[in-house]
Amino acid sequence: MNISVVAEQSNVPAKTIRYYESIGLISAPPRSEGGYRVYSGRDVETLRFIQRARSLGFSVKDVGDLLALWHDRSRASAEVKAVAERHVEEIERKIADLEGMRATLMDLVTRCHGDDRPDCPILDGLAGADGCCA
Amino acid sequence: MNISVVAEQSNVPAKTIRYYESIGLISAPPRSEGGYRVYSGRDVETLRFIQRARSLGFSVKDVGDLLALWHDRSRASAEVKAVAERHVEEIERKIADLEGMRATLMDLVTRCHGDDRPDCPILDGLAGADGCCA
DNA sequence: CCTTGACCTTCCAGTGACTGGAACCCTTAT
DNA sequence: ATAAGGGTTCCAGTCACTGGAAGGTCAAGG
Repeated sequence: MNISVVAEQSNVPAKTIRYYESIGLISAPPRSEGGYRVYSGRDVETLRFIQRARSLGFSVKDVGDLLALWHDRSRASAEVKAVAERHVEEIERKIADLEGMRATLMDLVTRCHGDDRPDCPILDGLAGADGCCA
Repeated sequence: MNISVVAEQSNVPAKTIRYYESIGLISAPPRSEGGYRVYSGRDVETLRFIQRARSLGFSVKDVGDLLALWHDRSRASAEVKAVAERHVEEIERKIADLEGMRATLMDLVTRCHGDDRPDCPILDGLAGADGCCA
C-alpha cells in the first residue's frame, strides 16, 4: 500500500504519517524500488489506533506510551488506566476553565445592548470596571 | 516604571510584554538613557485589559481588535458584542468536544479493571474493537 | 517513445503564544 | 571597585502539524 491509501484508510493525512515517522511515533516502513514507502494492514491498524487516541485528546507522547503498552502483551492494565485517568482529569480541568470563561463572557454579553452606541459593558469589564472577572 | 514593575502590576510577565511589543499588540514605550523601557500607568491599564481578555480565552488577534475598539470612543458596542459572541460560540464548541472525549474515556476507564492483568478495554477500544468511539 | 498527470520524495518554513537561555549592558549599594 | 540584580537583544524550542517548493516515479494514452 502506498501512503495515500493508508492515509485514507486510517484517516490520518499522508503528511502527518510522515511526520509521525520523523518523530519516531511509528517505525519507518520498507521502501519500494522507486523509494516509495510501502505499508501493511498492520500499519493501518496502528495508525487507526493513533488517530482514535489523538481524537480523544491524548498528547502524542501519551499516544506513544499507549502504543508501547498496546504492543506489550505482558503489560498491566493498571498502567493504561493510570494514563487514561490522568488524561480525564486534564480534560475536566480544561472543561472547568472553559466554563468559567463562558460564564463571565455570557454575563458581559447579555449586559451589552449591542447597538450603535459606544457604551459597552464588555469593554468596561475587560478594562477592570467593577463587576467583572474577579 | 521599569518593565518588572509593570509586569507585577499587570500580571503579565516581562518576557511576554516584550513579546507583545514585538508583534505590535502594544506600542513601544520610550526608553531611558540606559536603553530601558519606561512605562506609564496607562500602559499598566492596557496590559491589565490584555491580561483579562487573554484569561477569557480571546486570541491575541481578537485582543488586538478589542483594544482598538476600546481606544475608539465612537465605536458601536455591537462590534464588540459580535467579537464576544463569536468567542462564546467557540468556547462552547470546545466544551462540547471535551465533553465528548470525557464521556468516551470515562466509559473506557470504568470498564477497565486496572489490575496487573494485561486485559484492557481501553486499549481494545483504541484498537477499534466494537463498542468504542464511533 | 514521449508526454501528461497523479503520485511520491525531501527539506524548509510557518502557525500561536509564549518561554528559556546565552551573552552582554545598566544601576545601585557597599 | 565590585557585586548583585535589574535590564537589553537575539536565537531556539515548545506542540502537532501544515503548506509549499523542487524534483523523482509510475501508469496510461497518443
